[in-house]
Amino acid sequence: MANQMDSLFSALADQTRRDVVERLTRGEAPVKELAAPHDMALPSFMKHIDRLEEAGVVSTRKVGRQRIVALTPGAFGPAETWLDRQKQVWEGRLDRLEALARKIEAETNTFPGDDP
Amino acid sequence: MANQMDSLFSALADQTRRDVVERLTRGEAPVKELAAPHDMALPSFMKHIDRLEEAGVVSTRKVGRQRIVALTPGAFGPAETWLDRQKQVWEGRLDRLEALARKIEAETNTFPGDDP
DNA sequence: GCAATAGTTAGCTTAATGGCTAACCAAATG
DNA sequence: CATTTGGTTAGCCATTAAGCTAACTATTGC
Repeated sequence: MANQMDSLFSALADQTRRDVVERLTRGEAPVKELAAPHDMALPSFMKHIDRLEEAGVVSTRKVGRQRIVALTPGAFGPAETWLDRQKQVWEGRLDRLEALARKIEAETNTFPGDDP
Repeated sequence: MANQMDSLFSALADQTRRDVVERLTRGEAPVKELAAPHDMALPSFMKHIDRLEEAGVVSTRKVGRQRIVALTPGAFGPAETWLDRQKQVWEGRLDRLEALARKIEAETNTFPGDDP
């Protein structure tokens, strides 16, 4: 994956991984527990954890024979920022269009060339 | 791609496609113009447009021999909503933890069993 | 009407994804 | 100490993604 944002968005582009994230917002948990609701072999499931970790969404530490997985605070920041910026530019453009529309409206309600 | 959110997030998990989105926030454009900054064969580029369209991020219409591409208003809604909800639950949990911490703090500042 | 332009269709290649099994290792438990 | 438990490693498979070229179609402009 080229850049950070690619791996962040693509980490979230999978139901299994989003489920894991949702579970983790309610507190960290070992892999086995996270895997339980997903009908999937452990090695397959671990790949999802790996992808979340590589994307920085999650961090893990080993405690005894368990691997504890926890959400990384602020991990979604870049994604949210990007989405917000798009909305901002988009809405800025709509505002300008609206202003223009109002101006044209005003002008058509008078004779053309009323205010030279 | 299974569900809607999968294809939405994965549509954004690519620099080329995010570039297209950013360009489109400043107004619709024909495919050729969108493709110009990207060193890529047209058919390859068109696949990106197709993916954006399938994800509902973009809509297209044919005008003469051109295909005009425009951003779909509110297309990011589901993604933003999901991200917001995670933050909300996450922060709610932090709040409860903080409250708990304060309570413990208060209790350790008195004799245990002071208020039975 | 002929040439250039803007896509489109078809078919190919390479690499990444998402899943599996089998076999292994290390910590915990009876 | 033997067994179970929780991961881990290795290797395989099918599908999808992301790129390409070549050849075709439909509009537009001279």
